[in-house]
Amino acid sequence: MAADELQTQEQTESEALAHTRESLPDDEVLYDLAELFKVFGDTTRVKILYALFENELCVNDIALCLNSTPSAVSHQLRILKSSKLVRFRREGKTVFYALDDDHVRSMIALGLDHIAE
Amino acid sequence: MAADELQTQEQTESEALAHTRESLPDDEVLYDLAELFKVFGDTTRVKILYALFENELCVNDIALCLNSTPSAVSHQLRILKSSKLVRFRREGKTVFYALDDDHVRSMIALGLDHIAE
DNA sequence: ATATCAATTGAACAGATATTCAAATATTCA
DNA sequence: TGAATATTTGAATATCTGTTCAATTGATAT
Repeated sequence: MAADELQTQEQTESEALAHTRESLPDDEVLYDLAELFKVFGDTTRVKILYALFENELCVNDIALCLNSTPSAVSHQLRILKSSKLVRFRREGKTVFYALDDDHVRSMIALGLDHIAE
Repeated sequence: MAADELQTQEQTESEALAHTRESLPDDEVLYDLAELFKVFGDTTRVKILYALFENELCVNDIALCLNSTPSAVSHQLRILKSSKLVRFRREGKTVFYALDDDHVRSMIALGLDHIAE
């Protein structure tokens, strides 16, 4: 390969790269995005979200649904709360959790769509 | 609380629970779903996917985009390939990667939507 | 053939994370 | 106040996972 050809190819690559680099969101945004997906990326948490698809449920009932323990579920609910994926209301001794957002349903639907292919 | 009231409430809870349990997909599906989200749940992989939003890129250029190394990127590309999120074609010594699926774009768009609130 | 460049692979290490168990909080009721 | 029930919290542990570094494979050109 001649020297000028090499130079041409290098410049072309740089331009494509420069363009892509410009269109990338800030590191912070992509970090937050990965953090969000990480929340969905756990079997227990996905099961919790799915259990809340139609009805609100209390912690104990969620645990029964998943064959898990109230403690394990509560730990995961804390994470789901801090990501604003679920909300809760207290009724006496019982705390009911529900999906906070329709994004959750869309997200799960899209995911199921992909794995169904 | 009277004994009959207690019984009534327990029965009501059981029915709601039974209904929710019935509508839950198989454990295997929810496991696969979590696995898929797990793939999106890493900063490096999200950056790779975003870098491929508009153009296909070779491994080295992806690494340059992310300020990472070809090795680290290649490791993550292997995971993205096995989840059918990217496809590749070889051209001489170079391997170009591209998004395999519009689900990826929708998924990332939805995620960005949620964190933007 | 062999030198060179691009990408992949494997092993090892470091950091993150989900569950468990025990203890603590919160709320109601007697 | 004290007992009972629901949930939360903290610490410990065991597992998983991403990066690094070195070695290897694949492809081209001299």
